[in-house]
Amino acid sequence: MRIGDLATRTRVSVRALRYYEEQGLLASTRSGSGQRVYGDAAVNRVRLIQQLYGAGLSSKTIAELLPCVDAGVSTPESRARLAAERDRINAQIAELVIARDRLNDIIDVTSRPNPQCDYA
Amino acid sequence: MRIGDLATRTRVSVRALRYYEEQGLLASTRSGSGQRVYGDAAVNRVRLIQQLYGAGLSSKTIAELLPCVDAGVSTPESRARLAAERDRINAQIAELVIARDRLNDIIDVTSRPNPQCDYA
DNA sequence: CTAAGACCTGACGTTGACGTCAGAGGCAAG
DNA sequence: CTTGCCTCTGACGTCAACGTCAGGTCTTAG
Repeated sequence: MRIGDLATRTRVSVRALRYYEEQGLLASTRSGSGQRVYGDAAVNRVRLIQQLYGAGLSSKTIAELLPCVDAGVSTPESRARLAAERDRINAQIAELVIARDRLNDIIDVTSRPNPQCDYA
Repeated sequence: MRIGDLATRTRVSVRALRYYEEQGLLASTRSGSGQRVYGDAAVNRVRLIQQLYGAGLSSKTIAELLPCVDAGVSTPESRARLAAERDRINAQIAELVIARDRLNDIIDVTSRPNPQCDYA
């Protein structure tokens, strides 16, 4: 498939896909005239990239970790890196939970019809 | 207290504090010579701002919502806004959980000492 | 064959939350 | 009174993940 098709299927912009390639995250073969050609596996590849971006990983970090996924093996260093990112994500989840609860508190407090003003 | 003290107590940079004021998130009185002076409540204010930033809210959004917190009341619009942000945070938590599990899968798969290569 | 799209490679623009630097003034200690 | 640190106001720099535009090529439906 060509880049426009991949963009449609993944709902990722053409520019973003070219950017991913530029960052070494997404490979493509080229047609005779130089146009990018992708196999079906590219769809899942892009989804994975999006998930990792969504988790707050930088393109540089993703570029370092994707080879492990491709090869199916990890060095002790990359394993530590993966674990560190996972821990960071766990910490961020905890932070988000706190923020969400804080927001719910704010909603509750500011929604009370009759504040009564007992609490100054 | 002066800005440097507040920065130390909150572990937020002086520049960031001035930026918060610029964005209307953090008020300060001024000394005769024009230096910013903060009360103790500013510490918790900064913490709240940090939490909301951490949750992915923009300074503009925070600026719209803080008055509700201060006044202890919310209009229907701001309540909807708060609820929308909460939902967004919940969605992001879900996304992060997926990404974390994905990362754990990658760690597991790439850590297997003997892949056996059964699965091509 | 031709016109409309899709695609190509640069390359500059954008946005948010600050970092950093310049130049000048304030404040407490000795 | 001076030295050293803190603070002030601009104002430009940064960084990532793209958006967008220019100018040219490719492909394909009709």
